[in-house]
Amino acid sequence: MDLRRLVYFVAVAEELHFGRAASRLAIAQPPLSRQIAQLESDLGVMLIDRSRSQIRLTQAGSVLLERARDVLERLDRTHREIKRIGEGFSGHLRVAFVGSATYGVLPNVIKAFRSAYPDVELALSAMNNAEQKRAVIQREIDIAVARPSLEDEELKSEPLLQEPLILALSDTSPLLERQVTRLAALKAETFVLYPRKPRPSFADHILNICLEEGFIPKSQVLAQDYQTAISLVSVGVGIALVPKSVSQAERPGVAYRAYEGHNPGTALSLNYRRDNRMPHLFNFLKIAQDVMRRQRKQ
Amino acid sequence: MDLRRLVYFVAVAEELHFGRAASRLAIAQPPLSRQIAQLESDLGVMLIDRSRSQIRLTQAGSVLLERARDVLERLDRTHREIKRIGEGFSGHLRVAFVGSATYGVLPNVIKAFRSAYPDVELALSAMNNAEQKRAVIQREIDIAVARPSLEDEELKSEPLLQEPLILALSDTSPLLERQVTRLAALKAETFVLYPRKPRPSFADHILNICLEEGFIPKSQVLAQDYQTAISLVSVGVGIALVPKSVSQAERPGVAYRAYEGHNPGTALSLNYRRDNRMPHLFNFLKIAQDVMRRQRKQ
DNA sequence: CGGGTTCGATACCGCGTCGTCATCAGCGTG
DNA sequence: CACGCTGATGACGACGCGGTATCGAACCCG
Repeated sequence: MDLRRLVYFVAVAEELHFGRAASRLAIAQPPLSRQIAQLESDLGVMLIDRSRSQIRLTQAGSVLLERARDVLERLDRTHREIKRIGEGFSGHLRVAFVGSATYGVLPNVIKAFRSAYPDVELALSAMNNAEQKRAVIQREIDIAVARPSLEDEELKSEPLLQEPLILALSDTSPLLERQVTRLAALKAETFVLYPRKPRPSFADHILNICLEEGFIPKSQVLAQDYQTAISLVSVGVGIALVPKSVSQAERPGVAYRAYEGHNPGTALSLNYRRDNRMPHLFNFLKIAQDVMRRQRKQ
Repeated sequence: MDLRRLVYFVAVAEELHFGRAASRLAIAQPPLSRQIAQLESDLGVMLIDRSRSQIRLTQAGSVLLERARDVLERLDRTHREIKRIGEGFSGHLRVAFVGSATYGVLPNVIKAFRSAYPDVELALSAMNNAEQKRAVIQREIDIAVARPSLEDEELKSEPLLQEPLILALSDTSPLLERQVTRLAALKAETFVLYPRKPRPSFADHILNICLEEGFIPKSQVLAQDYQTAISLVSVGVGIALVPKSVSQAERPGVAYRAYEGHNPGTALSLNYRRDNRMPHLFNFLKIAQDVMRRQRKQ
């Protein structure tokens, strides 16, 4: 049962006239007659009663008309549906992000994407770098928002945001009285650091900064993530270096201060498989760039 | 969107392997690759991710797979449905019949048709000859069970049953005491006759019989149909000639007797448009013949 | 009742598309 | 590094579709 024949049949069934149907289909009448005859012999059923000058549908023909219309309409809808997915206006996109991206630009990017592509279902999940890397390689997620970035042959990485580090201190700390704090002056404080694995870790990053400033923190405490670090700071365990955007989340007992000294900052990046060609991904990257450009202008 | 391509796509999507899909479709691999590529360019959407040795469906491809399966299955079901209608195993058939066919063979024919073609919806309606003729010509019904038959250039008629006439008498009639009644002996009785139009009417038929027997009934009463005639007989208005099958419906106050004399009987016929080619009609005619043959044997 | 008109069917032809075989190109693997 | 596997590409023959011309039947109308 060829689709063309179904379309032809619907035209004939609706016009009840081969000539008019043919001109509606923009073909000549003879091929139309033949296609209908062919359809009938394929099905082994008469569809059209030609016994009179005014042709008429048989019972089988009436039923086929209904069914054919339904099928053709479904195919048409499917065509449009598929096209929208192919253009990235529909479908779904799976994004993972590190916890420290929750504040700052990511929410803006998400919001912008949502309003530009409201029919795309965004699946968001928080993961640390290691989980992200595994998931994006396994194609469980499409985009990983990582800090600073995921390095792998299979992956591509694009910078999203470069931000400075700032000091997080207990709000009862005497250090707050100074206007500016030189990092090296804090060598005696307890530093809250982060997991050492996988290398190179953010812990290494912080320690390198201290080394650049000529000291190694004497006293160190480990926290799983920035939130935990901030908690430790709030109860007076020590001080921490965190990305500036983390300070956007106000926390009782914690104060933030810029510091003087080596500040390579920390980067947030968008990571995805090189071979991932889905349009949603490119749309997301484009939106992210737009948001960043706009934010930088302000 | 060609149907063949949809079938091909489903095969590839299910096998996730062009070679296997091609052999499943019993074609070579190159045309399959080309057809899929063609489908993709028709839709303007990538359906298959060929970036790895193990191919994979894109989001658009996954959705298309679902939709295509659905459409193909619908078409398959439609194919079978249409075929069944074309063979007369499904669909509907509209039959009209004269009231006097309610007893006798028609119920048996209907029953036999119902059991042979249980999925055919039978629309039954009682009509007199004039209504039947109009309805069958207007294609409002497919078969008219008429007495004796409908005559028209557009129609064809097949005998269903030839049955003798019998006398209907009041059960208090003194005529009952004789074994056999000669029709001419009843010339003084009141005869219940039937509408005179349209010509030739059943009234004419009865009067012809009387003429053959050499008399014209002196006293005549008109009844719309056999049931009314029997009612009139039951209340002692007169006597009536009715088809033998009508006597199957026992009626208090009425007795039936065979009579001696001219008895051309009366025919029941199946009537339908010459140009009506629907299989249900032929099936019905065949069943009717079978039932009649069987009944005659008994 | 016969000629003209209308409408679907048939005959034949040219072209596009499909399927085949042969071959290429990329990637993974021993 | 060579080989094998897999999908893409090229060239070619065959079939099917649509086009024009024409037929045949039914209907209309004077």
